[in-house]
Amino acid sequence: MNLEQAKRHFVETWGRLGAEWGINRTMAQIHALLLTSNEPLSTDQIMAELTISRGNANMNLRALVDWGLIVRENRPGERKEYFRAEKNAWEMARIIASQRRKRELDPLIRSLEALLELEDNKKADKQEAAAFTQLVEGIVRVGRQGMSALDLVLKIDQSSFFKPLLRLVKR
Amino acid sequence: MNLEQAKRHFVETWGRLGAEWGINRTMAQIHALLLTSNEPLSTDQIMAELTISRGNANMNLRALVDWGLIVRENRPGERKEYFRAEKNAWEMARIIASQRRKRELDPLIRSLEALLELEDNKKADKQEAAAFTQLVEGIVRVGRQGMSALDLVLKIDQSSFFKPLLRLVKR
DNA sequence: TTATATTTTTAGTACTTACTGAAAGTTCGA
DNA sequence: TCGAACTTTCAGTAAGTACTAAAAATATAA
Repeated sequence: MNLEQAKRHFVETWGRLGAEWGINRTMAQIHALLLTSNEPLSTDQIMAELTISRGNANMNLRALVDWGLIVRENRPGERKEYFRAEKNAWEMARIIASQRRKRELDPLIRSLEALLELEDNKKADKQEAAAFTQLVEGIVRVGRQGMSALDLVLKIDQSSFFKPLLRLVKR
Repeated sequence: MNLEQAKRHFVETWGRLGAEWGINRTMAQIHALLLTSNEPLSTDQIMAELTISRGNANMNLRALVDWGLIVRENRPGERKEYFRAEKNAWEMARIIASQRRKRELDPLIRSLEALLELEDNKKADKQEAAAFTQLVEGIVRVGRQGMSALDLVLKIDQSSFFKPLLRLVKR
């Protein structure tokens, strides 16, 4: 496999991954394309490379900027906007994790917590209500700890203090 | 909010979450319904509760059994099959995490690793190829460590040895 | 066995989401 | 301040996914 093929393959793989995890395919592909490119690319170059429309490119580029995964870049004397991707894998992971958490996990947990405030007045319900509360509490707890763990992992690579911990986990 | 409302709300929330993370809505809703139910439910009860068709119910119930999130149950003298959900939140998380990892993360990483075997013969490509390799290696490394970390987290609640670690991360 | 209760499969349809093409809007140099 | 270069928005459409209804298959009690 040569470099060009490998890059194409990467774009495809990354796109598929995105789709599987609820990020749209094109957004992931644009991201992959920018990841594999040495220089920043313009909207037109991206459109050509992935054969997508201007509108589509624009939408997804904006979303990526929004997420903080890519940045706009301007060249002196040119109006066209170029885009460049953050290429450090850990930084990427951190961004993606924290964005998804902010957008999806936090609201979920808040929503579940609201459920815990049910009035279990009726005596008949008592036992059933207890079971339900226990279920929801369990899920909230797992959610919280999962998030904490995520934070930990994302710190490990940076921090030499946490690094030794990794040994404990390596299979 | 009374218990019934809370349960309905839970089913809806869980469904939404599923959709956001690439699991189909109905499957998540059926799961939620079984989670909130004290007794096992039959296909017909599930159909009625969620107003979905038999085919849909059947398909998604099978998928849930396949994942190991629910189990079939038979009552003596009855042909109807009943379903019961695993209700321990940690166990659920463990199952979901390991299934998704097996189905999606593992193949991804294998696919990316294949990319690392590119023939960087052309001298012109040398530097570019190195950059690309570095990118992919980084991603693979993050993927691996992420998975290890997941394993760790899922052990924490069970193991009193790991428990103190969590304090280090709490916001 | 056979009749019947139940589950499974599937072809077609409905729903949802993503994408296009074109029009409208914006920015900036001349 | 005008017009070219470029970006953004959006209504309509296409593609993808999930769902239904009904037929086929299977299992069990009699």
